Amino acid sequence: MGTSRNQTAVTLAQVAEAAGVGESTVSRVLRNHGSYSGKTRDRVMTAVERLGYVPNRIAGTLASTGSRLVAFVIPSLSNIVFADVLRGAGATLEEHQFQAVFAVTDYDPAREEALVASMLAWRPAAVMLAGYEHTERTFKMLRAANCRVVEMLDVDGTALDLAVGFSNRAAGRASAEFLLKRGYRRIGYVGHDLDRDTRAGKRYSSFCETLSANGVPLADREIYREASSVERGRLGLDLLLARTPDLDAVYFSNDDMALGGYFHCLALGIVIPSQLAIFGYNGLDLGQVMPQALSTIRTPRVATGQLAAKLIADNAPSQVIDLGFELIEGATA
Amino acid sequence: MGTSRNQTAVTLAQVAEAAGVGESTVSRVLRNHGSYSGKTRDRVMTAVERLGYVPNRIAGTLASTGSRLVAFVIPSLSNIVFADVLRGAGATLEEHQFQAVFAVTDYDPAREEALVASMLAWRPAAVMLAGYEHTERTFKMLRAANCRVVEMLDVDGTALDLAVGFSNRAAGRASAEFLLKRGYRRIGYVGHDLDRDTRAGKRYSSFCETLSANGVPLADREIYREASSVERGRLGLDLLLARTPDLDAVYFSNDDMALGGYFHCLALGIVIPSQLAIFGYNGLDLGQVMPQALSTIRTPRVATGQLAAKLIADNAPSQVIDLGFELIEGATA
DNA sequence: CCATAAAATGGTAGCGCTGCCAAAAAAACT
DNA sequence: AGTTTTTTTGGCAGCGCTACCATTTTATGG
Repeated sequence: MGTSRNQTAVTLAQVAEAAGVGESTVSRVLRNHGSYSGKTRDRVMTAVERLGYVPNRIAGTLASTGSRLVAFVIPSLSNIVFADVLRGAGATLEEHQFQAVFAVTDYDPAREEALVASMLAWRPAAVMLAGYEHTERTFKMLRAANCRVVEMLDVDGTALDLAVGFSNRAAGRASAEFLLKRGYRRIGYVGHDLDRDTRAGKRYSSFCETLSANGVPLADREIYREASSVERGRLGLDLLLARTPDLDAVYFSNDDMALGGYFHCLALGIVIPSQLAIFGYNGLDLGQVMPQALSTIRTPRVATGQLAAKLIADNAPSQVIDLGFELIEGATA
Repeated sequence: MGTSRNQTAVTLAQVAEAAGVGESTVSRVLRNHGSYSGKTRDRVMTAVERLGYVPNRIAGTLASTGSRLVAFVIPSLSNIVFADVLRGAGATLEEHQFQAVFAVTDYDPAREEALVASMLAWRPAAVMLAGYEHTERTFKMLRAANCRVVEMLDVDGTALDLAVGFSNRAAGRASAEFLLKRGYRRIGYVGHDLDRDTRAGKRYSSFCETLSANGVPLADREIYREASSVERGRLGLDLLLARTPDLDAVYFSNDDMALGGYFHCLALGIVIPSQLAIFGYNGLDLGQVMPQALSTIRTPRVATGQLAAKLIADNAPSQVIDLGFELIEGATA
């Protein structure tokens, strides 16, 4: 044992005693709730300072009705998307004295289910999830729980309570329409695990449908059953081109994958976009710093987090908010 | 209000009543602690299932002595470094039934202080921080608190309790020695806010000292007072080269910045490494997928998180663990 | 079959705080 | 000075659970 553990922490009762006032008075002063005189406040604060009192929020939450915890159950932390959402939510939650708790599902619905159960044990004020796809038991728990639910980053489906995001289907369609408009006709796809990342799956199917509807079916595709990464993007494009060399454009499941594809082209001297066009998804800053700005779709990730937090703070009524997205006509497609 | 809120949740007492056993029996069964018969367990579990009981961990934590919360107070979520650390810690903590809570400081010591105070109110089992540099009051609170403290990602200094990481000074030195060994003599630096990111500051000063000690002082530098980013790296190199065109190598504060520099060279046709060498820090996967693998230092970020969590789970005695790092002799320097 | 050990169970006092209510003190009117 | 109103204050019952102890039940042994 390194430092001084196992000492019993200072309690509110001790502060009350030291200040010569009642417990409820200390509680009122500390929460600035109810009325108390100036001299009482001073005495309490002096005692707090002197004893180094730190209120015990565990006890506070148990005693009062509502908790100030917000539970995030997100697919991944490596994916900058969720980091952005958390960042957006962070500031707003803090302002309203909420505390964020989180857990990572690795895109696994079963793990999500287990983690939601575990989170609900903390009686959070809200549970924030990614997307609409959850297990039956997850839905059941969430409905039974006495808390708000925000499903983020998607609006294609039926929300449980609140939802903030944008349409992945519309994004897939917009991407396809853009490539068609630019005249590409031999279009391929390089993606990652679609079963687990259902939002990427929605983009993909909508992308394909749009192509087909325009008489230009998807020429080929290369899909990894793993998480997305720059490396996977590069390998994926390599395999795809080996099989179907005459492609004139490739749609990637996201910007990371697209960057990998871009690197592959650079390494092999494939000229972009004349020999091969590249299109991504997310609109990361990184893509816009490339020698040729990446053509992609910019999604309001930080705004999603901010709004989600705001809705919880304001105890807004159930609703679905579509924040939209922006297509960036970069230089790679 | 969308869903069914404000219903009172099922309590342990209700489960006990429904199962026809005492409260303590239910508690024992649920925690698999103490002894109980098979038929009792079945009756309890049936009641739990039927009522949809979810244990209230707030109450549980208050009643028992030690909490199972681990508080992470980290500088940033956008920086993949911390995401990696959290990812590493996540699995281990979960195994041991710990729950992670986190807050982001944006590299601001004052915010760190406020957040540590706020975190301590949850009476966590441990507080995980980045580095050794904290405000006086932060140190004081941490010492007074009845919890473990892990300072991560640095070992150059005096630890409060536990520390897991690697030496940023040694990394700076190794980078300088590598560039010198390769024969570079006109070496520049492109970095970000060194006052706030003290670990980057340590690398920088150690890098400079090593150069000087070898009679090759730093030729020039370009330092932004903001967070690191690919874009800043690109702009930084642009400015640096405009001022000092004869540089033959540039040391970047991290891989993101270096990637920006790489993009800048690609865009301007600067040949790497013959015209200009580039060296980064972190060893992100991304850097190794570039057409030319980035020369950099790979840091054990995930391992840092894992070990930090393990030490907490095992209630290990105070100690400092240096996980070391690996210099990647890529193709850019 | 009784003594003794072991296993299973229930009762209940808190954990530290908040919310409610009643009481006391101060202020504002007659 | 005597009321009435308003502001401050303290007491105390929980919040839902766990830890401890006492008690009952079951198993073991001679």
